[in-house]
Amino acid sequence: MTCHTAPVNTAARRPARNRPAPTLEEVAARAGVSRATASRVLRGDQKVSERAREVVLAAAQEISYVPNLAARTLVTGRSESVAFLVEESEERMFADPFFLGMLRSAQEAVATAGQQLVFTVMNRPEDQERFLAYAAGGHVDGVLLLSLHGRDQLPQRLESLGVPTVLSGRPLSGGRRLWYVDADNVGGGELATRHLLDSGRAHVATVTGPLDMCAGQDRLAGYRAAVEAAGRPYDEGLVSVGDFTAAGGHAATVRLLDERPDVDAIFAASDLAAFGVVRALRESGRSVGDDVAVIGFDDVPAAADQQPPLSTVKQPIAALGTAMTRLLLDRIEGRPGLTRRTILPVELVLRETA
Amino acid sequence: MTCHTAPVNTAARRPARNRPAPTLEEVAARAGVSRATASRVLRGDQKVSERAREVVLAAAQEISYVPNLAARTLVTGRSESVAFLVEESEERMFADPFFLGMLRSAQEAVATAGQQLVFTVMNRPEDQERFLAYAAGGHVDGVLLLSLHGRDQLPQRLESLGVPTVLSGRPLSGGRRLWYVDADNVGGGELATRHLLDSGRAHVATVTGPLDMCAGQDRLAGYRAAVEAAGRPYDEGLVSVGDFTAAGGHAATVRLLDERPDVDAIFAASDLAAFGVVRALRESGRSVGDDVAVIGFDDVPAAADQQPPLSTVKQPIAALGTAMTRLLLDRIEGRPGLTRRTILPVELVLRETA
DNA sequence: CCCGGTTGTGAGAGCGCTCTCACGAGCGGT
DNA sequence: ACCGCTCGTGAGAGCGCTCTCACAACCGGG
Repeated sequence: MTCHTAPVNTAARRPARNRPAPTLEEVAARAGVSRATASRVLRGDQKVSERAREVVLAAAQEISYVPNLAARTLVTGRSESVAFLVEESEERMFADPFFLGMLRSAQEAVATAGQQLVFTVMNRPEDQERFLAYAAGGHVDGVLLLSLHGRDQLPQRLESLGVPTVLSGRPLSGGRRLWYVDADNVGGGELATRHLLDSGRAHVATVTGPLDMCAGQDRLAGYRAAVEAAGRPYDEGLVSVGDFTAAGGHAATVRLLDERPDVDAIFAASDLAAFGVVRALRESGRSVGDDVAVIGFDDVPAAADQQPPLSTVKQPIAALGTAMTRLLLDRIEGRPGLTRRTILPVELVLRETA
Repeated sequence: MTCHTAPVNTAARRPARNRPAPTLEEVAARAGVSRATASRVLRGDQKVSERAREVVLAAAQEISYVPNLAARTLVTGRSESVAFLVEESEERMFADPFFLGMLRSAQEAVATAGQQLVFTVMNRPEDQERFLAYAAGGHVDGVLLLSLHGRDQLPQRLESLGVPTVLSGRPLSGGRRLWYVDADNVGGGELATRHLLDSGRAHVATVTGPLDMCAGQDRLAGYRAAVEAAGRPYDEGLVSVGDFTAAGGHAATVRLLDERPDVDAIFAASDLAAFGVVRALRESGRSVGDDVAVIGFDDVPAAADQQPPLSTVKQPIAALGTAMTRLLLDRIEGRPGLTRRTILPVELVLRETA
């Protein structure tokens, strides 16, 4: 025990455990006004006299009054908090800087708006019902949903229960009715592939993301578009399916190299995948950048720290998180004139691998 | 637009926006029972006939009834959710694998208990009042508090408002009354330092953590204890103050090397700091492991991936997060026989830097 | 046939707050 | 003196749920 011992507790106002919390009623009584007036003061309502304001504030202070949020939520229908839901395993969520970046910017944006973030990661499908009950139960005013796979109907179900939902990434299904914020995945895929093509690479392959996600599909579509725009045939043998993870990128590359040892450039659909690609390339004795050029996608912080530094398509992660949060908050407030889809531009960051 | 277009929305039960959500009253009416009975069924209460159960469940299903959580919270006084609060900047929170690991295990433990996690990171002190109002307002049943600095009275204030709080790390003040879960920091510091001493190092220095945190103080205390146990004088010139970050560790090492170029071993109070130490050592032309041995603290995942792999004191991060969450949940439930402090053991992991 | 005991159910009283509405006080213009 | 204002205030009705309590229905044992 090296720490100094505690000074006397400064503010043991309500020492007794389980003493019932003071209510607005008590504040009002103490201040000699009605509950209504006390409420008005505490909420910062305009129509109160200066005298009432002072006396109520003093009374509230004296008894350490804190308004009961459940009661307030019950009547107003607003909880002043939103959910941040990632449909991945904890493992993946915490290993992926993209999710972490989104969580960070969402948390910042929500806090700036004076609200709270309820953070949930859902691995098992049976959790979905529980989450649905939670969200529709009014403990959050809306949902930020990340990593939607396949034809999952969760966003539709949330919306139909009256819970505003904003997705990160265009959904595979229901895109017309749902709200989402996304990066220009097709454009990014094109950008990266075109660069590889233009720098004289003969066999430009791609390690894709999961194809049950739009981001995976779109980046592949961008790759294809660039290949065809260059007047080359789209060769399925140069497409190896990964899953956005390093392990997936590694495995996909091993398979690819096995079939097509002549590959001299790889566009990986995520930085994490690119890390796996680089490792597999090295293990096969190829030099990264020289023998085989590599471009990733995302521009996670670790990309710049790699040896050699990874060239990549920079996704505006913070802007994406902020935009989705703002959009959700605006929807909750009922702001008019909002658009369902927001696409943010990406840019090519050339470092040493391409 | 490469994605397939949406199939018809499967379950557009409640299409109209802002249609008032169905209430228990409606379920009861539809089922031909009282609100009380409907409530019993929906909560899974024992005392209901099979017939009542069926009919209520069917009615609820038909109208997509979801219980209003605010109303439930108002009467039960339980929100079934806890807050996870980190008193750091977003920058630090998201750069530190320790916090991320704690968040992950807390989220897992909370989800396992069927509850929700409200995630907050507080940079500015003025946020404290807002958080206090939020927590004491009953939107969470308790608080998990990380990275308490100095004599911050937040935990005391939370407790005095009736909000059970569990800290990660022993608080500098108020330790007798507060609840916390911690790793054996003193023991870990001793372990690392003794190993350095025993392997024949002549000038064993330490790069500390912030000394306004118990973890920083305790690891330093462990260092000192080991030095003195070895019969050597405690030399303040070998102590350089850092702050648990890589930048801090780097700066502290530069200062240290400047004063004491003869140093041949460094115990860094965190892995992040150790990364900074290693970089500074390299920049000074020294070889890590040979010229200067280094041991970190935490065993974050990146430690094993370093070149060379970092020796470190392994802190059971997941166990720490789980333990703190369980403790909080048990306190909320009012389980008897709980102890205020839990200290988890650490272990020395020798890799290549020492 | 009556009685204490169980069992399922419903009536009704809140939980602590917000919000609508009506009202009295104070004002200046006719 | 009257009217029509605005302005601050209080009474009271809920928000949707849980929980206590009383009660009716039914049980088997004396």
